Amino acid sequence: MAKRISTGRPTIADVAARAGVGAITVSRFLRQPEKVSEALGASIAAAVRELNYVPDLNARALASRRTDIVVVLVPSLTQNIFSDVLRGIYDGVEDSGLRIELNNTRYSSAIEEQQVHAALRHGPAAIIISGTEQTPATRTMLANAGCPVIQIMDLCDDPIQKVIGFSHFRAGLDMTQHLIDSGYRRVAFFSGWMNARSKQRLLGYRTALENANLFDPDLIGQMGNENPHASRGSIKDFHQFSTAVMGRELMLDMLDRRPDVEAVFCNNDVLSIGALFALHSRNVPVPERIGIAGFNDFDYMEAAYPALSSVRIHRWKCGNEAMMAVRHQLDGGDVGPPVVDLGFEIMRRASTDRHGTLQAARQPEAALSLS
Amino acid sequence: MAKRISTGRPTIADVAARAGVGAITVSRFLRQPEKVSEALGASIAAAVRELNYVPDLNARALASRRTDIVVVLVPSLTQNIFSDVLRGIYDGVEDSGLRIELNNTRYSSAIEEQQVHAALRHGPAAIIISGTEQTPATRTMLANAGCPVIQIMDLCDDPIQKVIGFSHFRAGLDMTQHLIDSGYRRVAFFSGWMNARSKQRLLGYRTALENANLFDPDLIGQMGNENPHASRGSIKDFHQFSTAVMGRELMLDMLDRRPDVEAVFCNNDVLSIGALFALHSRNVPVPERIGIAGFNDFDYMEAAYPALSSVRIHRWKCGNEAMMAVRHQLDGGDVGPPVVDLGFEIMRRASTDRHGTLQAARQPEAALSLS
DNA sequence: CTGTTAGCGCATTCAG
DNA sequence: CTGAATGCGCTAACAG
Repeated sequence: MAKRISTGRPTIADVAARAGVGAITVSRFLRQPEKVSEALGASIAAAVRELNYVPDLNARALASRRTDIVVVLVPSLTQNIFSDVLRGIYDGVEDSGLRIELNNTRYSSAIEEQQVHAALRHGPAAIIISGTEQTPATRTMLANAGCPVIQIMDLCDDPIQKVIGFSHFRAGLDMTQHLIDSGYRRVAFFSGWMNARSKQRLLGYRTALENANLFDPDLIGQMGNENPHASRGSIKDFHQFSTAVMGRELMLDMLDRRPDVEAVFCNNDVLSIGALFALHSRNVPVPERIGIAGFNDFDYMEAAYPALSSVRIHRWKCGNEAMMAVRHQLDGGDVGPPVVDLGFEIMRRASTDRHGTLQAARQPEAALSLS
Repeated sequence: MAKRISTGRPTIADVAARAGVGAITVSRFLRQPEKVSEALGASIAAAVRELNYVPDLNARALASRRTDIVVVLVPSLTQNIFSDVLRGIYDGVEDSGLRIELNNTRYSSAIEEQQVHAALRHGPAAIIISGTEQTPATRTMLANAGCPVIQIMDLCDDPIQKVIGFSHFRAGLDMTQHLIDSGYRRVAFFSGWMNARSKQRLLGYRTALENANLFDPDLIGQMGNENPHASRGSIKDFHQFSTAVMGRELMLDMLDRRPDVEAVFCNNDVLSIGALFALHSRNVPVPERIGIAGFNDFDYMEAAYPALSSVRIHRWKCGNEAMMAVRHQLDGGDVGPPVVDLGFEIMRRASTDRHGTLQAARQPEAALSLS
């Protein structure tokens, strides 16, 4: 006869026996205390405490066909990119009893599809997925997941359930327009490898310049054709250029090739830092001779000299709102608006202030706080 | 009579029936194919394919009392800090069937304890935890977890099972010694809020200077007393100083207060970037007048102008080795050496090259690759 | 509001 | 190498 080794830990039956009630009442009390009378609730609570009872999550998952795991899929774990989004998610998950299973899709739809498939095997409580470019198969799986699904960090017209993000096209367009408005004519665009959202920003850049009759494809500088996130291993182990070095090299290259360049819109902040250092090394005045703008608005942009303009996007808020939407739905709330546009802000700083419109380099607000 | 709604998905019994074998044989074949004869294996594989069978992870977890979840605990999700470690872990987990539950301890032992307790409820496959400063209760839980437990990013004499990392004390000591060796006498130390490992680095700094009879407590600059990771919400929402701004302000302050300062060892790279920009804004020559060094060696350090010296630590490798150790043990391997010292490297660059010993600012290796 | 009954789908145990 | 029986610990479903 097959007798098994039990955990040793008390089970719900032990608690029920001790409290003199049925097991299901204990189960109910633990999940929805309001559905149990106060008297029984009290004795159950006492029994739980005395036995130091902790429910087994796997048994619960098997019986209920649901876990308390929120599956999160992000395209990259590289420095900076999604860490603020994750902070927003984690700040939102606390005291909810939910756990987070984090997946790295490496900007690959195929890997993403496989991870969604795998994740569905344990009945996740919810899914938060970056971008809106899922494969049809992934979309189908997500649509049938039977749990809240939130897409983040982009916008689209037909979200699976709900999308929370902003328009990369508009962001690229608005920053480029800011550069034009600041008096720069020959505006370059620097990028490393481009993902779907980067391409939207490039399109915005191009559109703004075309509208002003200033577009010049020769001013687009790019390094890296392959998805660097696909390769495993320390970046330094792969003899790749780092992003900052790319920014420097792209800038030095552009200075040699197109000395008439007037401004550079970098697809991310790190590129812009590299570009700034390149200009320092050549003693090129910023912003008078060349203006620089980045994308993301990490905190060091403001501390740079001169302070660097950038597009501030609401990374933390995006992650946090996604988590809040998940919790709202898990608590029985409705999905709410299917498309939530968080917008963005063009942060105008000294690096694009060609005509000295702004205050002196060291602004008081920067010295006091980052409000 | 209580009939329940089944998943609809095929179960192991369906596969067994179709293949004409017992359910347990299917189960065995799926986990340890070598224990099943080729003939049966083939027909099981066929049945699995035909039915599109996917094992239910929750049922497996309940029956086996183990999941395939590796619990990872890191103190921070802030930009840069632990993202490379996470990349190492994720690069190591692929094709293993393991999933990762990521927890953010916010540099709080209390939160960490609670998270370990919660994580243990589902029988994790393994646990990777940052640091060696767990509470006694946490240590006890981990010691009894019944799964591999790896501590990372620090060293100690009595790991719970195994620790993989490096000595923060030695790293602080060696970089400070490099500054002394480079001819700097009045060496300052800049930091934001300090965690346990930062304090070890400070101790190394102090020890090196004391050994050279150069220690001056007045040269220690610090901003921020409270753990910034404890506060939820976007940093900018909290009107805190950003790290880069801190570096700038600490530097400007030090220039005013101690104009005789000769070098600054920053507790992290972002501080050093802020400090560098502050010196640029005051036209202070680096490295001739003041030398700067950081800690971590992120890629932008090399792209800075002048290139910034730093302590390169093996973040990716640390995460990756931890994951590899987990897999090795899960495959039946032994724990191996309880203490694995990954070391670190002092990256000497232009920012601390007081006497022009190194090459010109733009080094060929930097322009070609990051080897 | 509470209890009884009957599984959830798999892996353990022991015997062949 | 294979299989039958027996839970793992909890909760859905229905009835009281």
